[in-house]
Amino acid sequence: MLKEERHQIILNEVRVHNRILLTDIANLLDVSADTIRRDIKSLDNQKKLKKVHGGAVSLGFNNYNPTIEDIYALSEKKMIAKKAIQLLKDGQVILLTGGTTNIEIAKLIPARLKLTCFTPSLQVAIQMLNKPDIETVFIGGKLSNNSQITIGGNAINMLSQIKTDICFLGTNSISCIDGLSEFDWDIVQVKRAMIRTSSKVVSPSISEKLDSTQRYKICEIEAIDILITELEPSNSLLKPYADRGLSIL
Amino acid sequence: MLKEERHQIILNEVRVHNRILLTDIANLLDVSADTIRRDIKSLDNQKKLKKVHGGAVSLGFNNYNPTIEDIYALSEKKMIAKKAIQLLKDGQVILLTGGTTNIEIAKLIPARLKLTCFTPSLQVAIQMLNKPDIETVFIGGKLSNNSQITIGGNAINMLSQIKTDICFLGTNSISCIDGLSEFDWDIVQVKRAMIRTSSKVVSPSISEKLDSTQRYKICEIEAIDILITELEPSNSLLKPYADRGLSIL
DNA sequence: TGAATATTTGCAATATTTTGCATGATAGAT
DNA sequence: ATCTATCATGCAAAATATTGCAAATATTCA
Repeated sequence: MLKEERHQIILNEVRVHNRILLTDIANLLDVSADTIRRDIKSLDNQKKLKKVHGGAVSLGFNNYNPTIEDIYALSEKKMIAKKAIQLLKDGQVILLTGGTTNIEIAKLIPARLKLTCFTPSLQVAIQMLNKPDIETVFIGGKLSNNSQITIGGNAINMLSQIKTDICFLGTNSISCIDGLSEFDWDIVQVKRAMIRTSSKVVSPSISEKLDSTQRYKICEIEAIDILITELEPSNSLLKPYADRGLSIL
Repeated sequence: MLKEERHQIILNEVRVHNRILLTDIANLLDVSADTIRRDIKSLDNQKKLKKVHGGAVSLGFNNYNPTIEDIYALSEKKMIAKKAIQLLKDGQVILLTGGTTNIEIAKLIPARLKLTCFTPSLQVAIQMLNKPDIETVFIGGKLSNNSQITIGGNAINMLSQIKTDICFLGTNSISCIDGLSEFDWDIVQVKRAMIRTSSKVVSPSISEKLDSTQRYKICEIEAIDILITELEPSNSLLKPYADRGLSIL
C-alpha cells in the first residue's frame, strides 16, 4: 500500500464522517497506529484535515470565520480585554454577555485556563470552541437577530439556576447618575438576570460609552464592582465612578 | 521492449488502477526496477502521472485541495438542501441538528418563510440570524467542542418540552440493518431526544454515508420518515430503504 | 556499410524514506 | 488527583531512491 493511497483513504473517511479515530483507520488499513499518526500529522500540515487527540476531524466542519474586521474602536476593546483577563483564575465560573468587547475578551482567554463559561452569545461561544480546557455552556432561548444573543424567559430561567463568580457585562451605556442602560427591553431583562447570578460584576466599556444613557435601565451604577476602560485608571473621566465605589482597571 | 511502449503500458495501468507499485510493473514488463523508476520519473516530468515513493499515482487521484471554506461534497449537500426546503411550509416549527448538510439547508431556507426553528448548532443559528421572519430558538446546554452543538441534560430537557413538526436529523452513518448511528455517545442522546419531539423525521444524507455504521446507535431505520440524498429517488442504492418504508426524495 | 556518437539499460554502492517498536511524556476521562 | 489511552521521539530494519558507471543498444553521418 502506497502512502499516497492511505492518505486518500483517510481523507475520504474524514470527509464522509467528519471525524475518525486513529485506531479505526489503523485497523481498516492494517498498518500500525504510528503510521496513521504520521499520515494524519502530514495531512494536517497540508491543511487537508485537522488532527485532534485520538484521530482527525474534517476542516470544513470546524471553521466558521467570523471575519468581522471592521469593529469600531477595536484597539481600545483589545486593551480592555487584556485588562479583563487578568481577573480570571483557574476553576472560576464566568459569565460573558455578548457585544464586540466581550468577543475580544473571549478571544484572549488563555486556552489552558480551566474555566466554566456561560454565555448567551453565539459569537462568544464560537470563540470558546477552540479552547479545550474551557467548558462552555450556552444559555439557550430565543435568539435576538440584532444582538446575536439569546433572550426571553427560557434564557432568564436558565440564568436563575446558576451561580457564577464573575460576570463580564457588556453594555450600551453607562452613567454615574443613571446606571447601566440599554435600548432593548428584552436584553435588559437578560442582563438583570445575569447581575443576579453573579458574585462580581465587571463592566468592560470603552470610554465613549461613559456618561451616556439609554431608554431602559439595567441597574444602578453601584451594582457594578469593576469598571474596565481603555483609559489609565487615574484618568479624570473615571473619578466619578471611583467615587461611587467602583474599582477601576 | 521499447521505452515508448513501456510508457504507454505504465500510463494505462495508472489510468485503470489509479496507482501502481514500481515492483509490480517491473515484474510485469520483465525489466529492472531501475528502468521503471526512470520511466516513472520521466512521465512525472511530463506531468502524466505523479511519482510517489514506491510507485506512482494518477494525477486526478490526488486533487483534493480544500480552501479553508471548502466543505466536502458541497454540491451534493446543496442538492440535498434544495430538496429539503421543499418540505417547509409557513408556520411550521422545525428542528435542525448540526452538521454541514444542515448548515446548507439553513442557508437555503427562504428568508421570508415564517418558521420557528429550534437548533442546538451554533453554525445553524448563525445562518438564521439573517432571516428576519424566522424565529430561532437555541437549545442551550453544554457545548461539545468537536461537534459544535449543545449536548447534555439541559439540552435534552429543553427538547423534551417542545413539539416540532419536522426534524432534519443529520447523521454520521445510516444503514438499513443498523439504522442511524453516531460516533459520540452524548450526541446520540441529543439526537434521540430530537426524534422523540418531532412528528416527522427527515434524514438528509449524502449517498456516501449510506450503508455505513458507527459505534453508537441512534435509532432503527424505521424511525426515519424521509430520506434525502443527492441521488435520483429511483437509484438502486436507495431501494432497500424504500423497501423499509422510507419516503425517498 | 561502418565508425562515431548518443541513448538506454542493468548493476553496485550509497543515501533516503518508510515503517514498526520501545520509551517516556501528555492529554482526557473518571 | 489518578489512570488509561494517546502522543512524540529516537532508533533500527526494510524498502525504495539516487548516483555513477560500464555494457548494450540505437542513431547518425560519412
